[in-house]
Amino acid sequence: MNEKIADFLFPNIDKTPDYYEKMYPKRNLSDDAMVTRFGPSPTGFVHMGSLFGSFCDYIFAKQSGGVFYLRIEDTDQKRSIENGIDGIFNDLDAFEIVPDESARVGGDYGPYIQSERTEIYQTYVKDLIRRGLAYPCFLTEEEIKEIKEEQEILKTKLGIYGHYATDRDLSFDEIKEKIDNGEEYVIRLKSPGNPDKTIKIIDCIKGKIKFPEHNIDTILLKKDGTPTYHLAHAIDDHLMHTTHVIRGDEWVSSIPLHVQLFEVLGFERPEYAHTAPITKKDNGNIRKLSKRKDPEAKVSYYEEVGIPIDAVKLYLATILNSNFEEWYLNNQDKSIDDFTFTFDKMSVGGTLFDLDKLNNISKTYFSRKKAEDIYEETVGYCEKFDKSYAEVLKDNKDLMIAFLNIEKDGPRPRKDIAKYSDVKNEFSYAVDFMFEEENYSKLDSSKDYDIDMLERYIDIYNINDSKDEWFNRVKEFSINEGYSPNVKEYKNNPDKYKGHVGDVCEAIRVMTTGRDKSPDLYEILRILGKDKLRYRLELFRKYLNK
RNA sequence: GGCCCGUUAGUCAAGUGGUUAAGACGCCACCCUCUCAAGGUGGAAUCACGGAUUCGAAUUCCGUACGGGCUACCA
Repeated sequence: MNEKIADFLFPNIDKTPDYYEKMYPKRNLSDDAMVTRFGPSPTGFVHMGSLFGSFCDYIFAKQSGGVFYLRIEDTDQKRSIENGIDGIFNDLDAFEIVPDESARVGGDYGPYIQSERTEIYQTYVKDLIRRGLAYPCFLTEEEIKEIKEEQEILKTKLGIYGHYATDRDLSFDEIKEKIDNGEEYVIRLKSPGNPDKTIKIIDCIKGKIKFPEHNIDTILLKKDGTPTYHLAHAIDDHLMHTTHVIRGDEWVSSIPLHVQLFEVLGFERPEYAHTAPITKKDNGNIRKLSKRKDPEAKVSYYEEVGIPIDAVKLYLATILNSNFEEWYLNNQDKSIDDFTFTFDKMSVGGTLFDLDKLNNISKTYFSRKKAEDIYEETVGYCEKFDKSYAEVLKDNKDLMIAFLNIEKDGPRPRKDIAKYSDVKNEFSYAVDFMFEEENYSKLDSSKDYDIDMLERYIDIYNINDSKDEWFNRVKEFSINEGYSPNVKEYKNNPDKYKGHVGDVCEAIRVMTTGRDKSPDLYEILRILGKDKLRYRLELFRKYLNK
C-alpha cells in the first residue's frame, strides 16, 4: 500500500537511497579532521554574521586538516536574486575564505547547489513514504490557518500533529482521487516522537540542551517538490559527510526535528555548534545586526570605507575565541593561522558589535605595516573608491612614502591611521596643490602668528641638522626671539617671555602643515625642504593678511 | 501563549566551591614631550534579583525579572 502511494507520487524517481549512499562514500580523512560547510542563500551579499560563521567553518576545517565546502541553499526561489551566487563568492574571496569544494571548483560530493539536488531529496522522501514515515498532506493554507487559530485559543502547541494531522493515514484511493481532482499537496513527516519524553544533546558551544521530543508533522517537500531547509540539511550533511554543523543559534529550536530526521532516515548525526549572533544596540534594544538598517552588517562596507580585510579578520578572531586577543597581544609576530581555536572559548550569548574595538585593531594593524605597503594598499583602495586621489598618490609616490614613514621606526610606531581613506585627510598637506586648496581651513582662525619671525626661522633652518641639532637650533632661535627655551621655565616666569619654544614650534607647524597637530615636525621639515618652506610661508602670509 | 537559550564594569570578556573578581577597547588623571598619535603609571566602573545547599557561592539547585531565539509550503 505505501509502496503503491510512493510509486504513484514519484513515478519518475527510479533510484533508491542506496544508490546515493554508494555514490558518496565516506571521506578519506583522519578521525579528528572536521568537515564543515557554509550554506548561504543567494541573497546577493554576505551578512557580517554569515561571514563570521564561514570564518568559523574555514578555521576549524583548516586547523584540523579537514574540508570546508560551500553549499548554496537556494531551495526558496523568493530569496534568490540574480547573480546572488557571485556576490557570495566575491565576499568570501575578499576575506580569503576559500572553500575546498563548491559550485565553482567542484568536488566529489556535488552538486553544491541545492536546487540541482531535487532528485536526491525526492529519492529519500519516496523511501520514507514507502516505509510509512512520510505522507502527502492536502491541507490548504486556509485550513492550516484555522487550525492555528483554534490552537491559539486553546493555548496548545501550534502545528500539525495528533488529531490535527488529518491526512496521516489516507488510503491510496483517497490520495489518488484528490490528486486527480487537482488538489495540491505537500509531503509531511509522520513524526514518531512523544513530547512527554525528552531528548538531550550536547552542543559544541552551548553544552547540554534538553528538549521534549519532536512530534510535529513538519513539511519535508513543499508543493513544488522542493525540500524545506530541514530535509535538505539532513540529507546534504549526511551525504556530504559534514562532521560539524556550525550555524547561527536561531536553529537551536529545530534541533529536536533534526535529530528525529537523522533517526528516521537512518543517518549518523553530525555534531552541532550553534553560534551566538552579532548584535547591535538600537535605542536601548539589542537586536541582530541587520543588512537593511546597519551598513556595517554588509561585508562590502569594510572594503568601501577602507578598513583592511585583515583587520576585520583580526576582530572576528577576537570575538571567535575569547582568549585570542591576549594571545595576539603577546605574539605580535604571529598570525591568525598560528592560533588554535576551540569551541569552548566561544561566546554563548550574543556579542555586541564594537566599532571602537575594530578601529583600535585596525590602527594597530596599520602601525605594524611598512610605509611602502601602506602606500601600495592605499593606492589599491583609491583606485576603486577615490580615483583622483589614486592619481595624486601615484604622482607623489616617494613623497607619500616618506610621510607615511614618519615615526615608523622604533618600538612605538604612530597609530593615527585606521582606514585607507584616512591617508588623504591625515596627509593632505603633503602634496602642494592639496595644501593650497586646503588653505589653512583646518585652523582655528582666532589665533595670530608672527609671520616675520617665521621668515627669520626659515633663514636659519638647516636641512642637514640631526634631530638634536635641529631642536637645539630651534631653542636658540626661541631665545633670540624672546621665547623661553622650555615650557617649565616659561611657566615659572610667564611675564619674562613672549611664550615658549612650543609656541615657536606651533607657528612653524601651522605654517607648514596648516594644522596645529601633526607627526614629528623635524621629519616634516626635512621632507619638504627649504624652498617649499619659503613657498608655504608666502601662502601663510596671504592667508593671515586677508 | 508554548518551547529553548542567556544575564560578570559603557563594550568584549577570564573565571568550573575559598582569587585583592584577570585582561582588552573606551573613559579620566598624571608622566614623557615641540603638538597630536603612541607609550608609561595610576584611577573610576562589574557578578540582575530572591531563596536554598554549604564552614564558605560569580561558580551548584529552585524561583523571579530582564534580554534573545524559535513557534512558515524562509533559510
